[in-house]
Amino acid sequence: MARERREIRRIESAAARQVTFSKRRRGLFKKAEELAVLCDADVALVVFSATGRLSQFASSSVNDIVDKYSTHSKNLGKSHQQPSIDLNVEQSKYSGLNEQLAEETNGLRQMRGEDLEGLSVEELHRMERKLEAGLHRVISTKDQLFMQQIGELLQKGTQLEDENRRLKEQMPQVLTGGTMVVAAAAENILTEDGQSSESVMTALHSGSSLDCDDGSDISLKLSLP
Amino acid sequence: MARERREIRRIESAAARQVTFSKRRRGLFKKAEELAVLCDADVALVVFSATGRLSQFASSSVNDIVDKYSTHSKNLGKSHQQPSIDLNVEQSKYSGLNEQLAEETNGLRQMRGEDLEGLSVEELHRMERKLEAGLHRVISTKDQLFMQQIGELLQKGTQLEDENRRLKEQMPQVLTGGTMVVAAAAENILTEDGQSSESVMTALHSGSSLDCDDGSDISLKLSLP
DNA sequence: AACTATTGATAATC
DNA sequence: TGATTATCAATAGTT
Repeated sequence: MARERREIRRIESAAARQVTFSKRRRGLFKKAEELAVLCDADVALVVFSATGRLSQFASSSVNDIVDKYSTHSKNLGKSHQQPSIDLNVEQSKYSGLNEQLAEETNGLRQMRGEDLEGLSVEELHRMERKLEAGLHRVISTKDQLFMQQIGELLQKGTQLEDENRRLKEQMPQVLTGGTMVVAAAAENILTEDGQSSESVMTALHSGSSLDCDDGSDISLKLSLP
Repeated sequence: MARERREIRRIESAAARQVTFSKRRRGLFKKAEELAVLCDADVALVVFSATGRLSQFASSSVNDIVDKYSTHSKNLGKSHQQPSIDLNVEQSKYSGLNEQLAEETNGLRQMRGEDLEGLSVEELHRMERKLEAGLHRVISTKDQLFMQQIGELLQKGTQLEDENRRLKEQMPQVLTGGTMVVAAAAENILTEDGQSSESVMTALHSGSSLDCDDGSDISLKLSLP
């Protein structure tokens, strides 16, 4: 959009790439915020530069988002308008993955929209197993989307919390007040200078694996605080 | 940017808001992809509409991103140019949190850039605990960024997995071969039509809370594969 | 970084 | 919802 049209392909010159990156990133963040304000939407935007630097924008606090959708979730129990385990994901047309993913997830479609109320724990476990199998097919696709993966991790965490609580209830003698704690801290340190290039993803994944991409035998469960 | 300039404030008319949302979202995703391609950057964009619908874009697969930054992480041990636990976060100027966060994290600065090589596991644990304390200060700020929170959830999930395994080891009589499996699958089903309005966040949070927003007494630990 | 000629995005309208 | 078009905004190239 300027003196001359620029082809949308990787800019070879590192200097020019950096300049364009700065300009366009600014514009992208501005538009992200405008969309959030104008349309009352929640927008989250994360950009890793080629050098590993991270920029991010979120239109509202995480707490607000969590509260909003937690409330929304509660209402689902009463009205059956939405299946409990359905997920409405609209792919950007730019991802170019619609066809591929539609094919991958074809076998999972039949499970959508089923009424899960009244199912026994065993039945749910069985269904979970089936869904997990489908999940692994989906997430093994090379071009799985970033945020989609993040969402899955969040779910796994929720399920693990639940299982842990159940396990604790089943053996109160072993774990009376056991606290488990995490090294979650370092990644949230913010720097203004931006000289270091350690990335969020690096920190988040160092030392452990959630087996997000293949047939891991991780098990999960759901528990409430 | 058209017939008339529009003020950047919430559009009152729901119809007009929806129209603008569609148009601007398209443009935002396009620009996100252009930035990714032109500048070789990883871009992740998530938009929740006011009605709870989700749109998302990611320039590369999660696996690619994880691989990229895992590799990057390994290199840190050899060259000391970047501190292992530093995180370079550049706030969008729209977040307006730079000052606040700079203040919040001031006490954490001293930990940056320290050479972590040769530290014992116990020392690392202690350091993690300190960093965790700092983390909780930072994440308690109202406008904590979305992706940052997602990262924390990922860590928590890892730790919960650890706890889960430990619990199972401690009570083999209760859970002999019990596989617990996760219901994490459903969320990765993609729909092309976009008619259902169940949102990702709803599904992700239904039935539990991960205590993302405050001084929860969740504890963490570090384990290496 | 600042400056413009352009292109590209989009608000109003149909 | 999609198409059109008059404008405004973003930005490519230049300084």
